Formats: sequence, C-alpha cells, structure tokens
Amino acid sequence: MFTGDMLLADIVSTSNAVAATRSRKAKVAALAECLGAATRNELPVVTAYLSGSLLQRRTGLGWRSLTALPPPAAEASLTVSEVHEAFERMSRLSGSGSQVARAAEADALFGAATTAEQVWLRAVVTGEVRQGALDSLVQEALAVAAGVPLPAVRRAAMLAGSTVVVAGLAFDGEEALADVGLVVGRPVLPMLASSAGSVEEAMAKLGEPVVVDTKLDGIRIQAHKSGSEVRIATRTLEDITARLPEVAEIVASFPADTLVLDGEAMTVGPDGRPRPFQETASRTATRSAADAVVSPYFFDILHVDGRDLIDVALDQRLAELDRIVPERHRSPRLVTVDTEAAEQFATDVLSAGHEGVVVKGVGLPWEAGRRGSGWIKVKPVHTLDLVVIGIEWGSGRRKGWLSNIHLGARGPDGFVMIGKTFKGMTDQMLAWQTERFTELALTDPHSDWAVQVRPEQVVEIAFDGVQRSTRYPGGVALRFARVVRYRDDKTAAEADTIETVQRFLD
DNA sequence: TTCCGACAGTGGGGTCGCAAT
DNA sequence: ATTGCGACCCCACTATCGGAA
Repeated sequence: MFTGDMLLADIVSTSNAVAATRSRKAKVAALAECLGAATRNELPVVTAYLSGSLLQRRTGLGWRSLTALPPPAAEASLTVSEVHEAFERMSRLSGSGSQVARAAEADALFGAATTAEQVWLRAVVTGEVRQGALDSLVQEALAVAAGVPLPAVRRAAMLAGSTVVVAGLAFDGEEALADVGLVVGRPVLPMLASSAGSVEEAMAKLGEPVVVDTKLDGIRIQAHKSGSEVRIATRTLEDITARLPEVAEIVASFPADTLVLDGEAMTVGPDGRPRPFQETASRTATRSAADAVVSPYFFDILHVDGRDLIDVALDQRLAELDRIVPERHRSPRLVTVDTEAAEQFATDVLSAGHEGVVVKGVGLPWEAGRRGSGWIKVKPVHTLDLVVIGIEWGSGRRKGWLSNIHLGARGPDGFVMIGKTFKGMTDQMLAWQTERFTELALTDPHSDWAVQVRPEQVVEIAFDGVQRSTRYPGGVALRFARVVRYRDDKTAAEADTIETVQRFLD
C-alpha cells in the first residue's frame, strides 16, 4: 500500500537539478514536475522540502550535532513521509535524556539515507540547501504544476500565512485559492519594506502623497483579537502571546469585537524615550513579566468587526486605525506631499530617539512579502575608518575567496576587535582582498578557516549603531556593519579609536 | 537594447531556554 | 553553576534572471 509514495531520492534529485541550472524558468520547471508527482497527502511535506525547509519549527538538530554521521545506505529507500515522521518524533522530544534519544533518531534516519540524501538532509536541517530556489520559486512552480495564476497562489499563501497549507488548494483550482480569506486568529504573512538613502528618494519612488511613519526599534507584532481572546504573533508568525501579557491586555481593551493589527512592540524608559533594542529583545524573549514593560505601537489595521481591510488604500485603513486604537498606542506619522515637511518629521523622529522612518504610498493596499513594495524605510547611516585585523574564508559562492573581515578600532595598545562584516563586497573586491590579505597574513592562510593579518589595511565601514557587547574586549559591537570602500589614503595609525566607537553608546 | 524589479545567497550581533557537563 | 547549542529577534548588501520599457 506504500507503493507510489514519493521517495526522498526524488526530492534530492530535483534539488540537485534545480541547483545545477541558473535559469529560473528551468528551476521552476523542475520543481513543478516534482510537485505534480506528489499525492495529495504528501503535498505539504513535498512543498516544504522543495523550498529547502522542514515542516517542524524546531528539531533540536543543528550543524554541530550532525558532524559525525553513520555510514550511508547503498540504495535509496526512504520515503518523504518516513522522513517527515522521523523529524516529527525528534521535534516532540524534550526533557532529560532527550539529546540521547534525538541522536538515536537522527542516527537511524541518516543511516537509512544514501550519501546524496545525507547531504541534503543535513542541509535542510541547517537551512543551507542553497539550490537557488526558496518559497517564492516554489509558489511559481505550484502555479505551473496546478495550472493556476501565480497571483492567486501568492495571495492565498499570504492570507493563510504559509505556502505549504495552500499547496493542495492550488490543485483544486483558482476558485479554491480565492476562497482562502483572512481568518481572525490566523496570522498572515507580514508586509515588508525596501530601503532608500533619503526621504526625498523614497518619496520620488512612491509619487505623492505619502505617509511618513515612525520606525520604532523593537520587534514586529501582529495582534489578533476575537472577543476577549487575543493572540500576538511575530514576523515569522511565531505565537508569543504568553510572553507579552501586557500587550495582549492592551489589545483586549480596544473597542472592536474582531480586530487584526500590525505594529511594533518596544520598551520605553520612564522618560518616555525608547530603550535600546537589546532591552526589548531580552524582555520579549522571556515569559517572566519583569520590570521592563513592553508597549505596543500599531501602524496598520487589516481587519475590524467583520470587515477585511487588506485591499483598502492605506489612508482609509489609517482612518480605521485611528478610530479603534488610542493615539498612545499608535506610531506617530505624518501625511504629506511636501518633501521638506517629510524631512523635518524624520529629523524630529530621530531626535526623539527612534530608528528612522518608513515612507508609504497612501493609495496602496496591504501586500505581504514583496520587498519592492509600497513601504520604504529610511535610516541614518554612520561610518568609521577601521583596520582589518583578520579574515575568514567564504562558503558557497564565496568558496575560495577570503570573505568575512574582522574589524579593529585603534586602542591604546594595539587594535580592539568590534565586529565582523561580509557585506558590501563586490566580486572584484573579494578577488582583491583575497590577494591583499594573503600577503598580510600572520598565520598560514591555507591551514585555517580564520586568518590573522597584519593590521595595516584601512577600510571605511558603514553601520546603523553601536551596541553593548560581552563578546568583544572593548565592550561594544557594530550593528549591521558593511564595507563602503577600502582606503589606501589612510594608514592604520589614522584609523578611528575605540573611544570614538564607545561614544556612540550615549 | 537597456533598465529594473524580484529573488536568492552570504553571512552579522544579540537574546533566551535547555540539556549536558 | 557553567557551557554549548539551537532557535529566533533585529538585519544589508550584491549578483543574477527575465520581463518591462
């Protein structure tokens, strides 16, 4: 009765075919063929696996626990369903001795896998399938395989909060997908923002008029209220209601029977100014209602009292938001066509201690996922001239290139490491720095993953801010560091000092 | 023919809980 | 009590494909 069940080997060979081509159309075709071969009850697992993910949120397995694997099987026999069941058992394990039990499960699973299957299994557990296709291309493949329009798949996935749960519906046809609606209590995929260097640039992209919203430095929350019941979800749709009882209580008090709100949760000091992100992160990561209280600040509304507002223009949604949510729980905003007024607002927001602004087109509906959407964030950027004190070999497409640089600020006695970065490098820069830092190497560059170098090369680094660190000796680390350019017009002796970096903390 | 939107890849720092030591 | 790992919070940037202009 198990004949016809899809083999893991089919997933693996599809994944290898997808990885072997750079053409997106060819990737989609390969994915679609595999989706088309799945039975209805296999489809959720197959959909997840083809996008390089598991259905289990946590398995307890990671890179470290998969360093030593049992000998591989000679022939492929594992079915997709068996693999899913094995991960399901692992995800349910907890308590004393669970590591041993989990290791035994992992051993049995990997021992039944061929070499190629072991490679894929390890990659999917660590989130490193790297086949050049994730959820988005799998959605395209679903549309192709089921013969339905891509926008119908995307919209259903947005409203259901997942591609996996709508995969089967795609094969029922366009009407079945269209029947997927917003359900209060079921989180929807969040709308994301692209970024721009200035308010003016953002406004130029959107046309007029715009909403200039305050960008708070906390964590994204989606609140669902149904009667007295409130659920709070994060950006990845993890339910954190139990960790934010004070937020749930506030939402419960809002004058609506059913409600879906989008916003940010953040800790605020007694002076009314926002606290550093690290404090919000600490408070929201734990269940204990400690002294630091998190407050919600909402900036959008997707549903109220039986009415979905997803397709309604932003200005009309904001009118509803203002009607339901008191001002102290909304993020401050300005609606304008005037660039100067918008820039002044952004300046005021920054002096109030906030992260920046998000510029939004007033006429746009709410649309999940799409990076190049109608929301554009603008944040100030700082720069420092630092010294490269080490570098690491890259992986994936950066294999064979020295990639991730260690950054040092000038200290009273040598250079003090304050972070690393791999961002902002072009392929040309990667080639150049591989040669340059091989010359400056203090340790054998080919004997180790990380290479120490003579602190001579100055690099201009952009970053968003400085945070307290227990990892680095100076007690500070850069947030979102990226390379602007290498500077040959400055010597290491002219680099910025650790004191300069530490002053950013105030 | 050129341009640009969308996508995937490559990793960064910090926080916690949990199980093993 | 401490430590290491896994999970998840915040994320920027470049290369590339393929459709739009």
